[in-house]
Amino acid sequence: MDVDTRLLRSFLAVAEEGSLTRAAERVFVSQPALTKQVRQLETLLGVRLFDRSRAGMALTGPGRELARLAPRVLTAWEDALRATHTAQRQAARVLRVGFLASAANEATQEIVAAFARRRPGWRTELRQAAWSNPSAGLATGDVDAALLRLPFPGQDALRVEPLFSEPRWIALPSTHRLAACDTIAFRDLWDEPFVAAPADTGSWRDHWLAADEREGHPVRIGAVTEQPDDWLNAIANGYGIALAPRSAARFYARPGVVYRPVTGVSPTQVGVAWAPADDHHPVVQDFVHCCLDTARPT
Amino acid sequence: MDVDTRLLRSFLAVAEEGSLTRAAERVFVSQPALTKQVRQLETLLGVRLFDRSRAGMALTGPGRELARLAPRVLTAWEDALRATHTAQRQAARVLRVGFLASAANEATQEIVAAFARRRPGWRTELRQAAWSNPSAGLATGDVDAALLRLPFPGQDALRVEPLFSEPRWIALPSTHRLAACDTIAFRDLWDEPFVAAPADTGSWRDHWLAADEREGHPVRIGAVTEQPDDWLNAIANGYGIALAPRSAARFYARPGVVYRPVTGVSPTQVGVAWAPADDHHPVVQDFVHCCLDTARPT
DNA sequence: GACATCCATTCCAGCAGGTTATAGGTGCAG
DNA sequence: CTGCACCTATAACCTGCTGGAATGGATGTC
Repeated sequence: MDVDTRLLRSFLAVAEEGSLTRAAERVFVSQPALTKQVRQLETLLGVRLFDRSRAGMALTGPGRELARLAPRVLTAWEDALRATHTAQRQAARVLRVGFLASAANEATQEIVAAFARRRPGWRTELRQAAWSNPSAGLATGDVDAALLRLPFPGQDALRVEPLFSEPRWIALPSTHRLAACDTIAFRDLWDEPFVAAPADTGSWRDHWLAADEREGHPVRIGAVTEQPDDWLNAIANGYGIALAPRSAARFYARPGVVYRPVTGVSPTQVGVAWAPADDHHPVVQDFVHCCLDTARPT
Repeated sequence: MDVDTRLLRSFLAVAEEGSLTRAAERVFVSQPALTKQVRQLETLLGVRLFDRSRAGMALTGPGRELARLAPRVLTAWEDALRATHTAQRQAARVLRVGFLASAANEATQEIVAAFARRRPGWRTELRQAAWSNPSAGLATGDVDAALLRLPFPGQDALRVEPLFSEPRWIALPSTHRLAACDTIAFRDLWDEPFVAAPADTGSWRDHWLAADEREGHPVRIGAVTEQPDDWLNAIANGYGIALAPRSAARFYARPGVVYRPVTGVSPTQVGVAWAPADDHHPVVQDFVHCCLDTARPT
């Protein structure tokens, strides 16, 4: 008895939403298509999975059982998928490196070049991650190594080597009252609204709000963004200001946004991270050494 | 990224057979269809899974990785399927009872009737299993309880209550030189070819060959059968003789086959079995009690 | 040189799956 | 009561995937 995982995903969406109409939006198909998919799954199993009513779709007992176990099928498939892709990269001599916007900046090129010298025949595949994914895909095995800003959530489960540190500056809309200053004291910004990363990034978000360096003063959030582009827009449009590494002034220059040095906040660190499973993976370790050599030349 | 489990099954078949042509026979599709399925999986993943050659299909590195993990996806799905069906039966008040051909015989009807009295509203679904499946589906969760001949392989992982015992007789082709005898000594049959159960049924097969009661005398196998019908045919056609419970003489009477009492072999036991997980399942336990009450009336 | 044995390709028929539009209940507000 | 909002189910239609049979092409064998 065979299923398409799509049927399971649709089923779970309906089960969670309790409504075909809403689930249809979530999985990006029309409502009649979902009706058919659910019915198809039901005929395949020979089991009624939902009680239909005008109010929506409610799981039956057997439906609950399936809703409990179907996610395992999906994760088993995702695992298989990931492992296959990892093996593929290995065979194709591709090292996947995740990075957050503005992580290593100019150092990145040097690191990649150094790695190319050390491992001729290997290619690096750089993959930029959204801020909602502060381990840049390392936690899920989507990349082999990552260049990150420290600290980040989930750091304890990974290996991390700090590479260098960089002062934090502040990004302001050019119309801001303080935009004219050469240098700004952080305490003068405590009451300003900030553009923040999504809440689920935890300590990483707090770091960029300098939550620990406000002497208990509360943070005002003016906007939440997931990507550099949105972030720049939010600042330019005056929704708030944001701390940023100094290098952002070069890499994320943009009309309407100015960067100024800030006193009273600690610098930020860039690190390279990898999965413990790769502690003895020669290629990954070579990459890590390239990072260290580039950042702290001996 | 969604897959149909059929693709995974096909992929595994090709991986195991090392040949599209052979795998195609095994999964009952044409060879071109398999060619397409494999290619489809490869394009879906963006990974070459096989090295093609005139000799056949050899897994690549990533292919091996997928072959390692794909079975987990399939078993996860089978688990989900089973759990859903189990819940379905529960909701529909159906108790599935597996039995081997000739297990409880006339007692079966009484047991079912007693259960119907004890649990009005519940239905029993009797499911006859092939001899290649001596736990009658209990080991795989396909049934809730089973009426079996003891001992059977895998018995230790299940709960078993013996119900009654019955002398073993011998089934002979009516043309057999001993068919005329009223009673036969088992030692006179040591050199006869026997019709046996498949080899993978282990101790169950041995029990019906009375392997332990031949004083070391080797067993001759005349035929291997999986089902009562084949078994009767094999005996009637003279491929061999076979031990059988006495009640088989009534339930499996057939021209060309005669049953005779045998001296020198121990009786056979019938038992009811259930999964340890159902030790406190009220309905399963009710069924077990019905079995015990019917077999050993107090 | 004929043959066997692989996998790949082509062509065709059938159906599964999607979409839009619409029907058919039911609760709620005016 | 009526119109509306919100469900799910159905109808009609179209596209493209999928599988089967036949065939091709490469290669090793007798």
